[in-house]
Amino acid sequence: MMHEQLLQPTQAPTAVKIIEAALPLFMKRGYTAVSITDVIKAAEITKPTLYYYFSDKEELFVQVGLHLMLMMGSQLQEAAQGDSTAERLTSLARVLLAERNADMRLMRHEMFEHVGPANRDLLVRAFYAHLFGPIEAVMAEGLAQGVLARYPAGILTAMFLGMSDSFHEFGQQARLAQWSIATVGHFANPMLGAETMVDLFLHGVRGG
Amino acid sequence: MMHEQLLQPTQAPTAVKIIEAALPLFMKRGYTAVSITDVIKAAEITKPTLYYYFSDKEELFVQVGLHLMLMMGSQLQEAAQGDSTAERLTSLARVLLAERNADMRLMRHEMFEHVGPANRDLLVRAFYAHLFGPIEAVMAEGLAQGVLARYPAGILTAMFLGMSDSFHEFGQQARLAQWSIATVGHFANPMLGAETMVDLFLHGVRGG
DNA sequence: TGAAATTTACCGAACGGTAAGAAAGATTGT
DNA sequence: ACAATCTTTCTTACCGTTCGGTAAATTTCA
Repeated sequence: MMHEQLLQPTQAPTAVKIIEAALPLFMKRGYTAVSITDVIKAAEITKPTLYYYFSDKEELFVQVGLHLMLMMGSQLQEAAQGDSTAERLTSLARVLLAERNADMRLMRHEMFEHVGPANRDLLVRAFYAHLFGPIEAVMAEGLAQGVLARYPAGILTAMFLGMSDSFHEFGQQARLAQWSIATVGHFANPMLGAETMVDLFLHGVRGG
Repeated sequence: MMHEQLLQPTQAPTAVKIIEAALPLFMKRGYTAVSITDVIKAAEITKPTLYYYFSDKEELFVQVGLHLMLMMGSQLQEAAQGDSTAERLTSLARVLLAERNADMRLMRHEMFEHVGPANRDLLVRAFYAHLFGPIEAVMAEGLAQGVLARYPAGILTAMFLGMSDSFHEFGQQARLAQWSIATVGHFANPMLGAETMVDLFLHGVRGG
């Protein structure tokens, strides 16, 4: 599509290689902890080659962020095609909880902390366009159909994203079972999957 | 109390000054982005003074982390004294959403990313002892009373912590209102307060 | 032969960390 | 009471390393 072509101009293969090598590094360790040297080693290039394609570290990070959001955005768009609202939410949750998409929270923090105003604005727009937007659209339709209720779509979306962050974080910590007083043996990964998350999101946890 | 004395040995005033100066820096910017020079400037001391009290940057960070957890832990213990489970949860949420306690998520990440195994273990123990534990105890009692249901206390606690992280993150972003398609004008800070969080936690968001 | 892509070799600045000793207050001998 | 001593606390000046970034030359390919 012409419009997407404009948003994501054709990138040189080497530039893509660099971005894809830098992505997991930035996602795992954050902006400052990843050095340019780390990136060029991972991408198997030399430093001036990196600076041939990116003006400085910040621009590299911005491009990595945009790349990530476009990737996740297309996955979310696809996941939003389900039949019922519940199905769509479960598919969305599966995308958000996928290994490759984890740690978005850290990326969001680094974007606000280490990126200048102009580029930050670019990233914020991309975040709402590709990540927040599709989810919010599902929420809005759920509200219109009466399947969801009580809060505006934006709040529901923020909630949903936050839940996926925590599900991922605690789901990966086997340590938790070790220290949790009441859940030893029950706290396995499967219980923190997409279905549980949507169930919790829809029905809450009150008894009676 | 004698026991607490053991857990938190008397610290030299200068050491406390350094820790309290470093705390907001680490919480806002993370481990790597904060330099020793930043800390000594904030604490108004010189570098060798810092290294007189802390063997290296990692030990400083660990002490800062323990300090934070003890602070939040005592606040959480107090908040857990409410009459009903709902009241207790609201008080806990208020503590977690308080300005001073925000960004725990980033601290948790940095603990796992930049701290060696031994110290990491220390921090993980402190996390479960002072933060996770008190909340989980409230959840366990809620389950016993039938006010909560359907999931073990550990999962409920992870959920609750994750919700507070996202409420804080999105609550602080006025930008969100700007880009949210359906909630312009509705997405003010008050709506992302402790009461809303507990309501959402207990009752979910399904319609009908 | 000329533009695009990539390299070797290097730069100043900032990083975490330290050696050596000056202040400062408490402790001691007389 | 008073100076000498000792221990705790804190400073000036510096170290080797790594950081982000670049000048200039070379390879690659059309």
